[in-house]
Order: sequence, then C-alpha cells, then structure tokens
Amino acid sequence: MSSTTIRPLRADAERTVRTILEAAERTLNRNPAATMEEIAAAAGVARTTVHRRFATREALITAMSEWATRQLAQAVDDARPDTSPPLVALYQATANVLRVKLSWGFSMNTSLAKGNESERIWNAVVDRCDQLFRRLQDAGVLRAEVDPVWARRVYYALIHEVCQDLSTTSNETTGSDPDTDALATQLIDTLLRGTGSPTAQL
Amino acid sequence: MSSTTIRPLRADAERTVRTILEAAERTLNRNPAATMEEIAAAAGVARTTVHRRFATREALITAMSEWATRQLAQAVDDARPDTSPPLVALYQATANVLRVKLSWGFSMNTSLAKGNESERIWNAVVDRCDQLFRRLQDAGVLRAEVDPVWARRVYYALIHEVCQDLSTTSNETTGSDPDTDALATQLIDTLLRGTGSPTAQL
DNA sequence: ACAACTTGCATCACCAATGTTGCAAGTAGT
DNA sequence: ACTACTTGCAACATTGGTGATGCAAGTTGT
Repeated sequence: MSSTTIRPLRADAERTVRTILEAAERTLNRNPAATMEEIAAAAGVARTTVHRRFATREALITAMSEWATRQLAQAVDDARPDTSPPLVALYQATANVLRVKLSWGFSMNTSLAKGNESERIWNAVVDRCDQLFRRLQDAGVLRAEVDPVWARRVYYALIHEVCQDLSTTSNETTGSDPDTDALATQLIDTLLRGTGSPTAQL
Repeated sequence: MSSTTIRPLRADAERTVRTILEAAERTLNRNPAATMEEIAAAAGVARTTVHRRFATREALITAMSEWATRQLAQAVDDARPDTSPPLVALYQATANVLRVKLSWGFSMNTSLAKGNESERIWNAVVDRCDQLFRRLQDAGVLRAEVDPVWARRVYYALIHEVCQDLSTTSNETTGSDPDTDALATQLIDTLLRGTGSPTAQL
C-alpha cells in the first residue's frame, strides 16, 4: 500500500527508479514546470521508461514526496527526540534534517495532497517536533512566555531559509557537502538568542 | 517603459486591468498552475478580455510581479529607512511590508526574470534593507558579531513565515484585516531576542 | 448625440506535453 | 544457456491550454 509497485523489481529496475527520483528532484528543483522529457534526460533514460515506472506525472511527484518525507521522518527519529536531552536532540535533528532537505528541497515543498501517505508521515513529524519544543520549554531552554508552536514555526522558517540559500549559492560552485553541523549551530543560536544585543530593548 | 501599455486606457479598462491583476493574485496564490480561464472567471471577465490586456500568460505574471514589487518598494520607502531611527524604521517597514505581502504573496514569490524592471526594484529594496540592518548594528541594536546580512535574511524568513501562516489560516475564516502592527511586534521581538531563555546557553 | 473604445461570445488554429503501444536489443538471475 | 525482465526507439492518439479574430452589444467621454 506504500507504493503502486505490486511485485518486487529486478535490481536494475530498482536502480533506475531511484535514479529517476533523484533526477526529478534536481530538475524540478531548478524548474518546477519541467517536462517529463527533461526529467528523463536528466536521469539518462528514455521518457517511456519514466512512464513505465510512474504512470502519470502526478504519480511521480507523489512518489518523490513520499520518498522525501520518509527520509525526513528518519532524520528526525535518528535524533531520538523523545529520549535524548531536548537540546541535544534539537542539534542532532537539525543537522540530519538539513542534510535531507538540501537534497530534496522540491519534494518537501510540494503541498501534500489530503489523505496521502506522505501527509500522515508529515503530520507525525510535526507532532514529534511540537513535542520536542514542549520538552525544550519544560527544560527551561525556551522562555516560559513563548508559544512553543510559534518557536517551532520559526525553527522551520530558519531551516527553510538556510536551505534556500544553500541550494542557490553553493550548489553551482562546488559539489562539496556543506557543513551541516556548523549550519545547525548557527541556526539554533539564532533561534534561541536572536540577533539583537541584550542591552537595547523595545 | 514601465508597461506594454502604449496609450492611456479608458477609465473602465483601467479598472478591468486592476481587477484582473488582483484576481490573478488570488487565484495563482491558491494554485500556481491555474489556467487563464480560471483567472478570468475569478475576475468576472471573459478569457479573451484577459488576453486583450495581457498578450501572454507570461506578460500577465510579469505585470503582477512588477505591480507587487512597486508596492513593496513603496512600503519600505514610507518607513524612511535612511533617516528615521533604525529601530523605528524597522517597525514601520515591517508593518507596511506585511500589509502588502499578505495581499500579493504569489507575485512576490515568483522568481523575477533577469533584466526585469521588477528585478531592479527588488534589488534596490534589498540594498535598502541591508543598509538599514547595518544602521541597526551601528546603533547597537544588533549584536556586534552578528552578520547583518544574515540578520536581514532571518528577517525575511520570518516575514515569509508570518505571511504563509496568515494566508492559509485566517483568510478563510474572516475577511477582517489582521493586526499587522501586533504581528510586526512579535516578529521583531523574535528576531532580536530569539525564543530562548537567557539562562540556558549552548 | 456621436465617435471611440471596450467587452462577451463563438470559433478557430496551434502546439507542447502527456500517455500508449509494439518491437528489437540488451541484461539479470537461475 | 535459458527465461524473464528491462530498456530504447519510433510512432501514434489525445488533450488541455494558449493565443487570435470577427462581430454584436454596451459603455465612456466629449
């Protein structure tokens, strides 16, 4: 029920599927209106092959979304957000999520259709994050008067901003992986302390 | 040179143009792939009328972008970012920009084509903002070690987040204008102080 | 009132993208 | 080696959106 795949694919076909998904991500990230032709070209396969694996364009995008969302969920889970000390988990999760989001920016931004499997997973992730932010507040990391949901939203916005910048700036120059740990540190520093000096007040 | 309009339009035509621009904004904001037909319907005119005013779909979107960018520039200018005390200007600009961005979310997010008039205006606005953030730092509002460009980017991200939320949440329930001043206050508070408590540190 | 302008409607041509099929050549797994 | 699977290629049908045109009815401004 996870995918339209009925029976297991042969090894080469499986590889092709992943190649297509990755090529689609790259291509659609640059141009959301890219054609199946362009995606196929980017994957180095014929257009008919793409259609053999994904009946319609919509099916392809759904599959991308599902794939990306699963990876995101994994990234968060790996940080053990319910059991680790919350601030540690926040760091871990941030670095992990940045890694995923940098490669799957398009797929993560496609508004997930209602009733989708992706939507379920996504909501689970959001719940998990909200819970983490409540834990952060209980631990005194967040100020008491701050709405943890607002804090989580600011956090998302910062992640989005960092990814946005990275995918336009450094992707072209070097293929070297950006230092997600350093980015996570800067991000969380900004999230918690802001950019203002303690002296000047409103 | 501002638009493809050669000679002045009659009053009713002028009104039609603005009606179309607004309808296009609303429609494309909900669904970026909306057809000219849908846009025309939303504007309460025939599709041919839209094509009479905007030769191609691209021309329409360009016009929207230009229109929105001009309003944005106006919103920033009205805050007198070079002459007012920087923190005052920041408040003023934020409230103004929120008002504009809430109505023109789609048009502001369309990546402006190179060489566009919109791009020129947009760059001017960015320069203006960067300068404001340098003034903020000189005034001691921003911490000395913070990169003012990073601060500006965080600021943009927060604005985007606030607009995102508003356009999905409250637009459906009430037509009442959201309190942009209160939003600006919350936004700037978060920007400067973050969400963390002063005690807990990294 | 009159001329100029604008709009809706019906209709058309056009095209680019989508999705399908059959077949031949190549590859995976046993 | 043999079978089943996968892929590329070529060709095709379909369709939904785009853009254009001519005309009749209505509106604006003077």
